Amino acid sequence: MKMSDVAKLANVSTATVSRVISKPNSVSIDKRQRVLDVIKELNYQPHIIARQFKTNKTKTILVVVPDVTSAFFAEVLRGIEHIAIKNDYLVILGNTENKIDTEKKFVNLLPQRQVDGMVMLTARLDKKTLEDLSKKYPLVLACEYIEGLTVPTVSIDNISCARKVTEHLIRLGHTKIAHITGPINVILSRDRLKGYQEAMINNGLDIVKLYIQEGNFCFESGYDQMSKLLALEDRPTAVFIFNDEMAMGAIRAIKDSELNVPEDIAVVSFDNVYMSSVCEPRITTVNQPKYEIGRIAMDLLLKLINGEEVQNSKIILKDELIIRDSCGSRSRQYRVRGEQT
Amino acid sequence: MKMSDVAKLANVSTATVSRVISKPNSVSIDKRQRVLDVIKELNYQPHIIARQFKTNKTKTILVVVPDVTSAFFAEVLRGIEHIAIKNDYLVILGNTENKIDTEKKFVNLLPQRQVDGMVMLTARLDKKTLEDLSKKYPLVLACEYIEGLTVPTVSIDNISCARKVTEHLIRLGHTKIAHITGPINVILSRDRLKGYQEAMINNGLDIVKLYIQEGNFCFESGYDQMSKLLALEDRPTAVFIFNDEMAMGAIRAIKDSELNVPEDIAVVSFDNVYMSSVCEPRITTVNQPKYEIGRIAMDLLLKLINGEEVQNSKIILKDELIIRDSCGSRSRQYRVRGEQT
DNA sequence: AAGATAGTTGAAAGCGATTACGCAATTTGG
DNA sequence: CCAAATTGCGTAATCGCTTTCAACTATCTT
Repeated sequence: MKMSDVAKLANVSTATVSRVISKPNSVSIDKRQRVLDVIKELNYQPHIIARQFKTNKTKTILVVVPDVTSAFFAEVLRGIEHIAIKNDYLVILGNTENKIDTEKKFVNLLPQRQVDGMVMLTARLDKKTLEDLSKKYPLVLACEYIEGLTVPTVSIDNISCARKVTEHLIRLGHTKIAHITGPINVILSRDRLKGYQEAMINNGLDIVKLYIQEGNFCFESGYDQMSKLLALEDRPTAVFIFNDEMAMGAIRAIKDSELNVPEDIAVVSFDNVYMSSVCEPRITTVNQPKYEIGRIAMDLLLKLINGEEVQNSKIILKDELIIRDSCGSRSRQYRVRGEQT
Repeated sequence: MKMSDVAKLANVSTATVSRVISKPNSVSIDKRQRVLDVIKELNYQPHIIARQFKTNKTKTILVVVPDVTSAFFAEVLRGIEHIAIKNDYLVILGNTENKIDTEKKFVNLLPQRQVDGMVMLTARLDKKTLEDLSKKYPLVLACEYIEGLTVPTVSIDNISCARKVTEHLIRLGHTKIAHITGPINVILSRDRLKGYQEAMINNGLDIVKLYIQEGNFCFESGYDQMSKLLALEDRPTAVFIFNDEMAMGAIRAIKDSELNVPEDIAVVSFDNVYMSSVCEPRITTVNQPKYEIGRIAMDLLLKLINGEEVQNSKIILKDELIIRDSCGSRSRQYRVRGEQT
C-alpha cells in the first residue's frame, strides 16, 4: 500500500497525492477530494520513514532523563511535550538511570539523525563531547548544565538558591548545619554545596568537614548519611539535604533514633516533590518551575531546529523556597522568592 | 558524509563498505581494514534512517506506559530493556499519562512502521482496535490485558490474587472489609474488585455497597475515598486498596482522624512500591514479578518480530503477598505465595 | 488581442543505504 | 591438472516518498 497505489486509483500523479497530504490548498478541490476518498478507501498510511529519509527531518525530538521515575522530571517533561505537540513534534524518552554509557547511547541518535533535536535533563558527558555535539546539532540542556559551555541551557541558579536555603537555617538560629550532597560528580551537587559553603562563610560559621556527607539521590542513601551525622559526638541541629527523597530517608533515620523533626533537627531540601508536602512532617523545600523549564527548553530547541539565532541562551528561572514544617520556621506564611535573571 | 565518500576514499564500492559494516567476515581482511580506517578518519556515521528505509526494519521497539513516574513500571521497563539491548533493539518510551488519546497517538507508530513492535503496559483502547493491530503487527500486552483477546499477554492473575488478599483479611478475623478500587474503566480495577467480591461471598460475608469506593490511583484519591469510609456510621475495620499509593493516602486519612493502622483499621494493597516498605506503618502488599514481566514480554515480542510461532501466549506469573505491619498479621514471617500457571 | 501573471499538474530526479546478480579469481578435490 | 565450488567484489536496481521544473490553462492587464 503505497502512494502510487493511491495515485493510480485517483487518476492523478504521486506528486498530487503528496501535495494533498502536505499542502492541501495547492490542489484543486475536486482532485483533492478524489484523493482523500481513495486514501480513506484504501486506509492508506504514508510511509513515515520514507518521508523522513527524503526530507531529512524526523519531526521527533528526544528527551534524555536521568531517572524517569522521578516526579520532578515528569513535570519538566510535561512542559516539553506541551510545546512539542503544538508544533507537531513527537517526543520520545531516553532513560539513562544515571548511567553515562546509556546517556552516550542516546546522544548518539543525534549524529545518526534519528531525531531532529534533543533536550537533555542530564549532562554527565564531558564538556568537549557536549560542546561538539551542540555545534553540529540542536541541543539544549535543562536542569543540569556545564560550566563555561555555550550550549543553550535553562535552569535555576543552584548556587544562590542553596545559599538562600542555608541562610534560612542560619536565620532560624542554627549554627551547626550539616549538608547531605548528591553524587559529587554531578554539577548540581557541587553547586549546591558551594552555595551552602558560601552561606556558612558569609555568616562567619565554620565549615565542618564531618558535617558534609555525599549521598546518591535515593531514600536509603539519605537514611545512611543522616545516620552518620547522628552518630557524631557533636551532632548538627539542622541539615540541608540535596533533594526531597534523601530528606525523607533522613527524616526516617532521625525518627528511628527517637529524635524529632524539627525540634531536635531541622531539615530543608530541594525539589518540592509531591510526597514532600504530604509526609510527616511536611518538608520545607525549594520549588523549581519545572513545567516552565520544560516549556522554555522546548521553545529554545525549536528555534535551534529552525535555524533561528538564539541569543541569551543561558536562561535562569525563578526558584521559590516553600516553608513548611520540617525546620520550624517562625512563620508558616514566610516565603523567600528567587530573582529572575 | 555518506557511504559513497567512504567508498571512494577506500577505493572500493559502496557494496563493500556496506558489507564491512554489516557482515565484516564477507570482506577480505585488507579491504576491510582499509574501509575501517577511512570510516574512522572521516568519522563516518551511517544514515540510520536510510538504512531503516531500505531494510524496512527500525530495530526499535516502543513501550507504552500509562504513567512513567511509577516505580512499578520502571522495573518492568528494566526487564524489557535488558532483553532488548541484548538483541540490539533500541527501546523508546511513550508516556500516556492515563490518557486514551495519547495512547492512540503512540499506537499509531506501528502502522506507520516507525517501530518494529510494541509492548503496551496499558490497554485502554477498545478491543477491536487492539485485536486488529495485533493481527498485523508485533504487539504484546503486559500488566494490563483485555478479556477474550488473542493478543499475547503477560501478567499476574489479578482476580485470584485479590481474592487471596481479601481472604487474608478475613482470616485475621475481619468481617467489615472495604475496598478502594482503581478507575473502574480499567480492567485491573474490575478484576481486583471481582476477586474481592468472590472472597466475600465465598466466606459468607455481605458485600456492602458503601464499602466499595472508586479511586483514581493517586495519593489524594486514597485520602478522599478513605475519608468517606471513615465517615460511615458503621465503618469498616479493614480496607483492601487497589495500590500502594492510594494506600498511603488512606493511611494518612486514618491517622488524621486519630485512628491507628492496623489497630483500628487494617490496610492491604498492591504493587510493593519501594515507599510501601518504608512508610509508617510498613504496608502489607502484593508483589508482582515486575522485572520478570518485562523480560518475558520482550522475549515474546522478539519472537513475534522474527515471525516465530507463539503458542500459549497468555502468560500468568506468580504473585506474592508480602506481609508487613499494616494489617497486624499473626506472624511477621507468614507468606502466601501465588501459583504459577 | 497580445502578453503577463497566477494556479494546477505530472514527469522524473534523487535522498543513502542494501542486496541480487554476475564476473573473476582462488581454492578444492578427484 | 582441470572442472566445480567457493570467495570477494562491483554494478546497478531499489525502497517510497518529496520537490523541482516545465508545461499547460485560466484569468488579468493594457
